[in-house]
Order: sequence, then C-alpha cells, then structure tokens
Amino acid sequence: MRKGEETRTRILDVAEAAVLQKGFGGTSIEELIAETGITKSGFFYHFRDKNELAKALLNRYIENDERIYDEIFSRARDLTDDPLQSFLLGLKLLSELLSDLPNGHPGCLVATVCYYERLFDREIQETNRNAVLAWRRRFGRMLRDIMEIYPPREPVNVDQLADMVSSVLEGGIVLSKTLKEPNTLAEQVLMLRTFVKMLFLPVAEMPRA
Amino acid sequence: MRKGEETRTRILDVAEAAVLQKGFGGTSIEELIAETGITKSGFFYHFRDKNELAKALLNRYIENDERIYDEIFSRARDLTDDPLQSFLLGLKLLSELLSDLPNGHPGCLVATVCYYERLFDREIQETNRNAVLAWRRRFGRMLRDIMEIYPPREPVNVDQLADMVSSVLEGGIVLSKTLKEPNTLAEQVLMLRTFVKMLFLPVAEMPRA
DNA sequence: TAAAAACTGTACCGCCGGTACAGGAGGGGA
DNA sequence: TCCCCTCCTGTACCGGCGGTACAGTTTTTA
Repeated sequence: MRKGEETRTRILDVAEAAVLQKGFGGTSIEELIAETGITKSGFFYHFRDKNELAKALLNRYIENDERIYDEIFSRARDLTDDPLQSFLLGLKLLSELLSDLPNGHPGCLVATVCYYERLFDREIQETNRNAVLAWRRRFGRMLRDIMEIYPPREPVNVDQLADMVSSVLEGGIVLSKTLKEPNTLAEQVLMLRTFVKMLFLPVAEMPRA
Repeated sequence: MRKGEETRTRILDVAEAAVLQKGFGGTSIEELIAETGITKSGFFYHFRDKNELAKALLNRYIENDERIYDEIFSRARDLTDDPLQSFLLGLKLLSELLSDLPNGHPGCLVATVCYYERLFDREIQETNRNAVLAWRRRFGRMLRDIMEIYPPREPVNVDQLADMVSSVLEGGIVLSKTLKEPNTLAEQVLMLRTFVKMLFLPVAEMPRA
C-alpha cells in the first residue's frame, strides 16, 4: 500500500511539472512514464486515463495551494491582532515567498485547466470552479473582518475585491512566465497590497496647496 | 490572391475559437479542416505546420488586441484632455465593452501560449513576450502622463502599475472563464479603476474623529 | 507463507501530425 | 486561345500517442 502511493506521487510530480510547461494536451503519457521510469501498464494501474490523472493532479494542487495560504495568513494573524495589519502582512509574506522561488512560479494548474476546459468532464470543471470560489470566500472573510473596523475610502464590493487578489495572482503568473521575469509576480502582489492599504488605512495628512 | 486570403482567415477563425477552448495541444488539425470544410492538403498549403499556424494566430490576435486598445483609449482622449480622467474613462469603456460580450471573454491567446511554452519555438515565445512588453509601454505611457500632473498618494513604480492593468485583465479572464461568470472580468477592470482613481485623485475631505 | 498489491511485457487499435506527390479547377495575362 | 499561377483535392504513407486487453511476475505486507 505504501509503495504504490510513492510511485503515484512520483508520477504526479513529473506530470505536474510537464503540464505546467506544456498544458494537458501537450503532455504525453509516454513521456511521463519515460521520466518516471515506469511502464505504460504501470501508469494505467494508477490512473484509468488522462482525465483521472488530471483530476488527481488538480485536487492535489488545490489542496497544497490552500495549505500554503492557511500557513501564511495564520502566521500573519499570529503577529498582529488587527485584521488589516495581518492581511497586509500576509500579502507581504506571500510576496516574499513568491520572490524566493528560484525559477519563478511554475504556473497555476487552475489556469491550465481553464484553458483546456472543453476536453475535461464536468466534474473537473466543477472542481476548478470551486477552487476559485474558495479563494473568494477565503479573502472575502478576511476583507469583511477588515471592513468591520475600517470603512473603505471608496465603496467596494467585498467579493469583487476578494476576486482581485486571485486576479492579480493569476495574471501576475502569466506575466511573470511570459516575460521570464520571476520577480514580476511578487511585485504585483505588493501593488495589490498598496491598493488594500490605501483603501482601508486612514488618510495620512496631505500637504495643503 | 483574394480567395486564398479568405480561406486562410476562415481557418484562423476556426482555429482561434478552438485553441481558446482547448489549448494548442488539445486542438487537432483534423478537427480544424473538418469544421473549415477544407482538406488536409489544403490546410498544409496555407500553414507549413502547427507551429506556423500558432504564429499566424498569435500575431493576428495581438494586432487585433492593440487595435481595440488604440480605439478605446483614443476615444477616451477625445472626450477629455486630462490624462487621469481619460485613463479612468478608458477603463470604464473597456469594462463596458467586456461586459457586452454575449458569452464572456473567449480567452487570451497570450495566456494560452504562456501555458504551452515549451512546445513552441523561440520566435513565438519572443512574440508573446513583446506583446506583454507592449502593454507595459502602452499603459506606462498613459500613467507617466498622469503622474506629471497628479502626485501618487503612495510611491509606486510606473512599470509595475502598468503591469497591474495586464495582470487584472489576464487574471480576470481566467476567473471569468473558470467561474462561468461573464461579468467578473468587467468588474475586475472597474476595481482596478477604483485603485487608479484612489491613487491619483486628490483626497476628499474625511470626517475627523 | 500466502494473499494482495504493484507492477512488467506484449500485442493491438484508431486518431493525429506530418510528408510526399500527383493532379485538377479556375482565373488572368500574353 | 493557351499557358501559368494560385489554390486547392486525393491518395498513400509514416511514426507517435492514448487507450485496451490480458497474461504473467515481482514485491510488499498481513
């Protein structure tokens, strides 16, 4: 039972890297088994078909993603009680984590699935949709806590603001990968941080004309 | 000469829609010729291989993209001389244009190429990179004009702020497609508009505690 | 130590990207 | 009118890939 899990994990590791570089359609099972050092029969022992591989890949990715956010923002909450300060700190920590990735962010499987849409079954599309909705709820929860204390300077919809975190991350990944500038993603997260800070933090005194 | 161009365009139209739904790897030449009503030989008369199809597709997409931005922001400039107001108006017009798309945004080819990276040659990757850099220059130019008049409330790097426009658009597309909420993208553009407005517009009087 | 789990090996199918090449329809210019 | 050029069609073929089927073998573990 344990050996099987290990092989399965190795396949998923190889597959994830390949898929993020070439998409699902561009990744062949044959290359996966070559790199994993397994036979075709061995592969199909673990996954019925490519769709099931995708399902396992996506679920694992999302779980890991959630774990990382849990970790970062709970660490931020440990350092300050103020919801705004802890959110801003969380974004800072996230940006640092992203800029520490040696080869830049490898890409987001949610986006990959989004751009392969039509060739997956409903279940995997629903999984993907739920992942994005989970982000919305996660960031929305934190933003609501902030808004209970800090009135936003401009009227904003919480869900839309929460979505903006996801947008900037997803978009930042695309920019970073396309430009081959690993730091762009981290910078985008800091720009978002500036936005949130400006939106909620009381106005600093401005020089009067 | 004219008949050939027409067929070529028809192939590109069919291919673009397919690629945006299934990625390059997920789109087969056979399905393209079936839908276009052409033979395989006919297809290869127009495009040497899939890579050249991708090249033509991407170039056409980028040109069209640039044309749309040119149009929107020049229309905005016609309506006001103030660079900040015209940029904010441009974002509003863009958001309206996006929310008028009947089935939502079909997807961005730049992102598709980004997530298929490894299977394209250097030239197409370079084209993609240049497209993103062109966005940076375009929005950067407008933001610099703004900054000459309006001091930003928070210190920001112009290129990073310009990139944020691209980030929110790319990310908004991914969210909109994944959630199957066509309006999410338009809302994200308006959130970005709120950010820009807040960053540059002089502080409104706040109620003093 | 025997069953269960985790594979290997082999053979096969149909689809797909791509190549090669011969030929044909249709229009435009000499 | 004839020929040439553009724009295709038709046919045949190749190797790679996703996937199936299934028999057999090794490894793990209870």
